[in-house]
Amino acid sequence: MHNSIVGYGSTVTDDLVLRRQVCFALYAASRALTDVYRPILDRLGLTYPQYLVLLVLWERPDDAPTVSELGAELRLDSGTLSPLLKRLEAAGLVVRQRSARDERRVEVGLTEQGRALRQQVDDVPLRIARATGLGIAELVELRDTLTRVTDTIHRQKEQ
Amino acid sequence: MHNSIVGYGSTVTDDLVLRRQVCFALYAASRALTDVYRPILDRLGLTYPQYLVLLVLWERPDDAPTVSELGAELRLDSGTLSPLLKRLEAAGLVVRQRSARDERRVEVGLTEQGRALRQQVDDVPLRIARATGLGIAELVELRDTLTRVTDTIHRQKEQ
DNA sequence: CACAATTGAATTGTGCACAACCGATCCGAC
DNA sequence: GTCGGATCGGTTGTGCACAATTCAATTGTG
Repeated sequence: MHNSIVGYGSTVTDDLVLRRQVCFALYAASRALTDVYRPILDRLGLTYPQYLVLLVLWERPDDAPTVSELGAELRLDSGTLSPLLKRLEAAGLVVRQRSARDERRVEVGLTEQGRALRQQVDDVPLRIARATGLGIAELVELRDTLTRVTDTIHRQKEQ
Repeated sequence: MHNSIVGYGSTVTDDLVLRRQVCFALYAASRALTDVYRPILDRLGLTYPQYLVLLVLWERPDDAPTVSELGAELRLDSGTLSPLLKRLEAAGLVVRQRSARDERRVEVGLTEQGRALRQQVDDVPLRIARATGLGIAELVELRDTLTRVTDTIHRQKEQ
């Protein structure tokens, strides 16, 4: 039973083999892709999570989402985002300011420099996609499957 | 062009949308799955990467691989593994000892307690697989696609 | 044998990632 | 208006993850 993952007709020994676990494949692939990003983003002075935050901000240039709205999009909490946003602010790419209506909220907006950076990452998605060695159809299917998994897990957690 | 990922027939604006990037899907799914593991492994006093190290050791109970061999399997370097292995040793699950033939090498072996822990994780893969909401065929396909991506990336890096 | 180059692990420093906790602000019921 | 609970962001502490460096042990070469 070479393809067993969860014990259907295989021994327990088989199931615990590292290479057969989806979870390890996911964990390793995620770090491998980050490795592809690293040299590209290094030249921009960005880390991968910082790049993701900028992606959200570039999506809605006039919005200035709050920290928790960013967290909802990226599924990251304030313990991760607060210091990350401070570094982006120190780099001159974003501004953080308390909301006038609700002093608890902190709105995160792009600076001119942050807006301008967008031009320099236009070709990044294509370069990353090439590095995976997958075709368009496979990439789309992979993305949709992964998104489904993530959504399933988070839906279960809310209940 | 709703499914565009890398610019085939879509505008640049589309390509940079967060939800359309495979990389974010991968990153989010990996963290979501780690969230599923957390409560399960917490009761065993393990973190997810520690669990992965044990998986490798359980695969070859009489082998006592070196730190670098562990790193090759898991694609982690000594900067990550050294402190992690120290914690596993402090927990009484593994032993580290310098190789007799080559004093530079450190061999990592299981203790009785580490061996015994294996019985308590037998059902973990099944529980994780269920949490994904995917069927067996989908899981196998997902795993194989991800493994292919990881291997492609690492092959490119060696050249 | 000598010694330069390589290898293996550990250490240091930076940046996530998350749990747990804190303080300030807001909101609703009274 | 006020008080209790909820919300929001920040801080602290722990544990990866990786680059860069260090140092000891080993290997290759003359």
